[in-house]
Amino acid sequence: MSDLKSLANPLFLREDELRQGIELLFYAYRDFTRGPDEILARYNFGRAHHRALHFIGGNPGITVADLLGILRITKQSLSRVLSALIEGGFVRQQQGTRDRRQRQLFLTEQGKNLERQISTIQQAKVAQAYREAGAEAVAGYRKVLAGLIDEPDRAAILRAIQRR
Amino acid sequence: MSDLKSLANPLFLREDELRQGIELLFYAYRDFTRGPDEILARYNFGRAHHRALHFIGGNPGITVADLLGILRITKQSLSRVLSALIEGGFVRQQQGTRDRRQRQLFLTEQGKNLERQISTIQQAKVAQAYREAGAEAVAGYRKVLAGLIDEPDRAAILRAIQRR
DNA sequence: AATATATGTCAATACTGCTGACATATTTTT
DNA sequence: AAAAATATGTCAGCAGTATTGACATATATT
Repeated sequence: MSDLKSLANPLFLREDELRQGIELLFYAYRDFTRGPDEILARYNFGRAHHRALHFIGGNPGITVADLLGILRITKQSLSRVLSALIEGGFVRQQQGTRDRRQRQLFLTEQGKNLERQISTIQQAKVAQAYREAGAEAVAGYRKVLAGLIDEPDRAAILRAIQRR
Repeated sequence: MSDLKSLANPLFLREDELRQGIELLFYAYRDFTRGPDEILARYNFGRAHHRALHFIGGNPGITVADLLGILRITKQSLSRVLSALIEGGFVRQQQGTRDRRQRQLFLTEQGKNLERQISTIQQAKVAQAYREAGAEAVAGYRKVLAGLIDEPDRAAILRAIQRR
């Protein structure tokens, strides 16, 4: 029966298969964010704080506007998160050198510590999954996920990600 | 330089590569949920409603407890969402036949319509990504995502997903 | 000098999630 | 039959994340 279905559409585009692909993404995301959530709760932080920490950590000196573009939330939503991180001493701002209207964002030492603590957990999880799946599967994983990113910024994101 | 790094760790376990894997998941999830969000907003529903619709649609007659297990939220959180869906005529409950304490959940015709409307968008997105990436990449995508699902229910989820 | 841009902030609102407590119906165990 | 466990529902209260719209300030560009 599975054979029949596969023959009917060898490109994995049957509704069942697509549903599987959707659900796998849901489950993986659900569990992937669990570890960090627990650590963040100690500081009364949530996922939004984590995302800010992550992207500031990965892009020291990023401007508020660029961070908003990555997170795709409103200025007001980020504002609260950023204020909390700054007040807690995890992030610091610095007036832009080229454009003094900008506020460039950096992690403090404390911020780096927290970010590292969280990312270590996630990296361990990904490393484990990568190891089990093998290099070829990893390439496929990246290819499909990249395809799920909306144009027009897919190209920019891939460039940014691979620049490192 | 990339050559050097790759040689140093042929298993793609360098921190940079792990970060890429993490960020791809973030971006893909971010964009993947955008389409549905727009439709749901028309009904004053959010992602939680969508998830309930999705899993009730895929598992007609599912019990509240089983749905809670999938979504990993509390009874009270689901309660609000479920009440709204029932009140809006998208979901109906039915006393369990084997165990009459249970409330089995089903989509109404209206619920099926909404669910189909949303899932069509997501399936189109996944189908597009699958097509671009190719069958081999799809296998890798699934393998890695499956590896990101926490034990002990990874096996159960894979079984449930592939049973269809 | 006028306009545009980058950022910040205020108020109001809504969705999603949590904990803890308590209630009811039903099933299982003793 | 009585006691215990289970499945579900509900109440009150709280917190995190996100929204829109309006307005303010500093700086840069035209």
